[in-house]
Amino acid sequence: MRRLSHYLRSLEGFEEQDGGTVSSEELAARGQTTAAQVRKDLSHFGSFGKRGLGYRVDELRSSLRQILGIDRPWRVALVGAGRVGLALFEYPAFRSRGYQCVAILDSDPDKIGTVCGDLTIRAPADLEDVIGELDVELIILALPASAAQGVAGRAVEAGIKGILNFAPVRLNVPPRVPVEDVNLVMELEALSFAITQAERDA
Amino acid sequence: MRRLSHYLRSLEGFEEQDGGTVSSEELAARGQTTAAQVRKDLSHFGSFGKRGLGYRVDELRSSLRQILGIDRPWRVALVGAGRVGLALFEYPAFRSRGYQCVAILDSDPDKIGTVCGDLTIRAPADLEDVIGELDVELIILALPASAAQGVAGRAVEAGIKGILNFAPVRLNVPPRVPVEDVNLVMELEALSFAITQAERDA
DNA sequence: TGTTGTGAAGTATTTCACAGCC
DNA sequence: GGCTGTGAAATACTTCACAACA
Repeated sequence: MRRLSHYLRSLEGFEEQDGGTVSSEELAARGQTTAAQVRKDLSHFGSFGKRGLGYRVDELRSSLRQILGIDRPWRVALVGAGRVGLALFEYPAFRSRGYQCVAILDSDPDKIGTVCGDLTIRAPADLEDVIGELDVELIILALPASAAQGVAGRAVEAGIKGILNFAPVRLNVPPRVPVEDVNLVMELEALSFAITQAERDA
Repeated sequence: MRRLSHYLRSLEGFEEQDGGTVSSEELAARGQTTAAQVRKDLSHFGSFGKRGLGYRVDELRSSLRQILGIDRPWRVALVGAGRVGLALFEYPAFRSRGYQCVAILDSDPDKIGTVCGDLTIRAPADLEDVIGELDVELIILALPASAAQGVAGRAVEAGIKGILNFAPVRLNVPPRVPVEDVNLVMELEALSFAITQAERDA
């Protein structure tokens, strides 16, 4: 459920007041939905609020973390050390949400062996070793479309649990392995579509 | 409609056969949906196929481009020359879909004045001038959350038509200006959620 | 014959509205 | 009194299934 992530992020604003509470109304205002939606979403996973009072901020936060599965660290490997992949490291929330990058792989011989942060970039051939030795659970595929399916297949075989895919291909993996696709051009197309549509109506 | 972008991308595979046709069935297979869904989606915008025959690839491609509003170039400004923003340039589809980056702005004094590709990085103070002089229609916000709302407001005031937002904040802009949010951490959370949920059921 | 375009049926999601509890 | 949790109503979306037609 994508909205749960929003709710968690919205709670950041309440960081100060520790024993504070928040109502579904307030949460909805920050999250582009309705109060009823917030309550339905949450009620699907349990009963986290107090009637007449609202939700205790700290309790709700830890409940959401648990539901989203980020109440424990996740070991991630980055395949493809281009700008997109490396951008994730810059992003403070990446680490603060419990995602630990434990390996970086790249096929560029100039990059292999060089140090990036506290990691040494390794060759794609090492994929299975890396996954096995470092207990990698998630991989981020930030490489050309042509190479993505091959790496994905090997990673699944090696026991990976999920894939964040930046390559513009539909990956063919068994259904037990969830894949999230990020396609930046598609986001831009959503914009031009919305604008064009609005102009058409006018 | 997000699926229309997928259909357009699926047509790439048919590039060779110029007078070729494609059926809703084939399109569905490549796009993770059903044939009925493809036909419904398309029928909402017109009648592009021939019964008994399917859709002519070249015709469908140009129809989809028109629907998505990418049958003409879009002038884009990048605000924030960090890795995320610059990554878009590397991405071949960005240009090939008709998005032209006509300006780059960044607040880092070390970057201002330096050349990036065929553009000179400018100061954020120039935002209004850049938008006015260069006919910028879309901006890509790839900067810290704290600065995003300010820039967004000024850009809207200066006549921008849409925003691709990488900053983890809900931008407050008038409803006529569409905003697409990209939040990479949220994508990872969708993964951990899916995995955790599956483990819980097992 | 083969495949579209589309009303009708079937699901899923969202909103309403209110009983139940703090 | 105020706000949650939740069935029921309303809305949106997807799938079915078939007439229309190249």
